[in-house]
Amino acid sequence: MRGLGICRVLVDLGWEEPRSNGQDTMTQERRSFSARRIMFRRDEIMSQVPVLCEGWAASTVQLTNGRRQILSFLLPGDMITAALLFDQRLHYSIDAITRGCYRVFDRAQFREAMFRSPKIFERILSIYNEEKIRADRLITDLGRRTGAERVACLILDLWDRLRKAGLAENDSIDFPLRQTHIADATGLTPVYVNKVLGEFRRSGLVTITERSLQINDEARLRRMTT
Amino acid sequence: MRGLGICRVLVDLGWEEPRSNGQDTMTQERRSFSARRIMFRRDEIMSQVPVLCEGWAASTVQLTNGRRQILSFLLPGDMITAALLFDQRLHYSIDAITRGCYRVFDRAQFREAMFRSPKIFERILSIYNEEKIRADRLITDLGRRTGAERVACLILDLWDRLRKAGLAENDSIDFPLRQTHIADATGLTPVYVNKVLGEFRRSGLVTITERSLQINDEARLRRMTT
DNA sequence: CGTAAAATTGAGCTGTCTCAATCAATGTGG
DNA sequence: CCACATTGATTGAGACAGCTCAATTTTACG
Repeated sequence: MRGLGICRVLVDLGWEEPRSNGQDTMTQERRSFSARRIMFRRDEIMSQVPVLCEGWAASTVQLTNGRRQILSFLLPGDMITAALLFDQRLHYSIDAITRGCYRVFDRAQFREAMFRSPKIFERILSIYNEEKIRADRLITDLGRRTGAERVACLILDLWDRLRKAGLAENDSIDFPLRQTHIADATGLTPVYVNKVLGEFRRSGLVTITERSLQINDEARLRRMTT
Repeated sequence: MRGLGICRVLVDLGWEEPRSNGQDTMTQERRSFSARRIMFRRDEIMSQVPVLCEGWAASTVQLTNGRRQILSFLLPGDMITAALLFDQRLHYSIDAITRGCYRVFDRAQFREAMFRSPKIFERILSIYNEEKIRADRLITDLGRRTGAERVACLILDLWDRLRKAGLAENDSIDFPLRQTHIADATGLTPVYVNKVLGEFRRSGLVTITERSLQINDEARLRRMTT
């Protein structure tokens, strides 16, 4: 249970106890969402900043011809985006992947905390920096890597993030993504993703069951991403 | 000459007069760089924040197998990246495209200004937001657009940025990019970029001469990017 | 148990790449 | 001011990674 149901960001800010023991002043009500629902729409004006407590989501962009790109996956504990602290307009949609719940916090509240404490200021900005670094990495993945490499990068990225958040079992992680999600995140086709994953599985790299992913040969997988 | 030689960011901050009339207290010496030089290396620890005054540069990532990706182009007046205000480590290299010059400013000086004035704070963060928005757009370009579309997006993006910075002639812009740069920015091959540009030229979309680009049919070009 | 969503597989097809050669432009040293 | 060297642009032929279309099987779930 460790790590589930609490929002890492808020713990970092000291707004929530690691072992959440009930009501504290900052606790907002949880809003729940169901799988495959659009949570927020592109260009929506957000007066508050949502933070995921449980479940997975994705920031997505829809092109006119139906093509879809996933910009990033949002894991339990993630703020939708730190950009909302500085810009009210959401520049992409947020789509739920699983069901889950989130809380919302006042931008003003967040910002006040930032100005009050340099440590919180640094923390928030480093969260935003991480978003940017991950975006830059995705750019080079999409621009200069083959399909198989991209899928490997994605798996390892999720692996590392979940691990760091304490959301990984020993050698496997919760993995609710459909192959369509992987396709939209890697700029590939569901059919092709299926072939890549089939290769991975057949060569003993990973084991994917309905809702979990196990990495059998991390070294080899990582070698694909260098 | 308008707009050349002064750094937009600094004007925005009130650190430099729009019509630069000599020495003021904030003016640092200009450092010049020559074309095709690596200006800063990935993972370099930057104690200061460089701002481009003249010339073009690019933030680039090199993969081990020689593949290269350009994350963004830096135009006259651009800060290398606002991320340097919050994180000393540069996460990619900066390569000069043309020759030009830049100035450096103390991170501390910048940050102090941010804390002193909420307006400057907003301004800096909105610069960072723009970087992030452009990165997100590039992700969807690379993930979900054809080669021709990507090139069109790139041209229009540069066009719009130069225009906004007051660095465009009536209908043409200074365009020092080699086809290799376009290839590395769009995730394509120089050979293929050449073919795409050939198409564009032959169909009367754009006219490219040695160092300038002219858009002949903006509407059609923009239609490719929707 | 039936139905809808997701995964899998196969057969072509095409956008983009690789390789390679040629040509144009620019800069450099003598 | 010329000859050469270097960098970039152009073009063609063939190859292949990844796509489309379409059919089939598996899984989830009310």
